[in-house]
Amino acid sequence: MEEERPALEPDASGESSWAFSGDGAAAAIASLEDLCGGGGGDGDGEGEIGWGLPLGHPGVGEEGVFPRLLEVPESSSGSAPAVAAAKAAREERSDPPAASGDAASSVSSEEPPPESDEKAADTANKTCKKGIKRTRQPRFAFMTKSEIDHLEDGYRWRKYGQKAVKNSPFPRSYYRCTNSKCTVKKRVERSSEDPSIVITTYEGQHCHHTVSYPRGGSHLHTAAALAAAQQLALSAPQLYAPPSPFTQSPSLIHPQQEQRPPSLLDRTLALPAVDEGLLGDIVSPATRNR
DNA sequence: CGATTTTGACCCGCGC
DNA sequence: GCGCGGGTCAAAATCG
Repeated sequence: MEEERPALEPDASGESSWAFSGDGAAAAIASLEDLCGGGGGDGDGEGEIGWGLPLGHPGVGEEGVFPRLLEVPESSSGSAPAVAAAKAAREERSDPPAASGDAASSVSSEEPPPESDEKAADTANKTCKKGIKRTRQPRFAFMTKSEIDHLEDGYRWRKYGQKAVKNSPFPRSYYRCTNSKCTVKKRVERSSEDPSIVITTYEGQHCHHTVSYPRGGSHLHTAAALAAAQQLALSAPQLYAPPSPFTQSPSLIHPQQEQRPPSLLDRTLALPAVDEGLLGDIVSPATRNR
């Protein structure tokens, strides 16, 4: 039963940021900073990434969980643009035009990042330089306390790569949705600070329904989460919330659905669109501030 | 037999 | 210009 329902309310300043109300917000952010060791990266603290995550420890109680959601410029600095470009080149080359074009275009077409025009233009330039139009799809990161790396989320994934990352002793795994028409990808990595934490970053939107719901009586939860996620994807494409990795703890963020706030039951945390990579690219709000 | 995973190599952009 | 790091590909291996 979802009982933890932190009040989620849009930032009064506008539509560019969302935050959970509550005293714990600060603590949550602090947790993030602590968790991430002050933001990894060799100095790419430029990334305009804002997110908070209240992980705390297992026994801290779920009420201590209240994700902070911030809209993130589609193209911030860092390696993301570069990677995106590279990715674009490859995908363009290997993916069936129908498939990639179908899903990708639908997303990119409605994803004109109003903010960060320069950077967007920069990125666009780089990609267009090769005659490839490619916009990065919204990303959403989850931090989950789990022993399992690859969490069930109702979709089928195929692993296509694994790479050791600089800031973490744990390798990062790359997964792609097995649906040929679906271009959604996800990266899974363990936190270097807390090995028990799995960071999953989803990229893109599923253009299909789940292959099968996870077993157990949690169907409704997951189904609801998926449905909500779909809604979210439609209403707020830039804040796409993927289905929860945990069957019994669908956690998604939907700023406009106050009656269905993120129910962070387990220890799954929804993070705002992480434009950069995973841990190494996490930048705490404090860092962003400077 | 088909699907998935593993793993090394390759490509690309960025920072120095 | 060079080196580094991230992301992806593709062939081989493994599994159901």
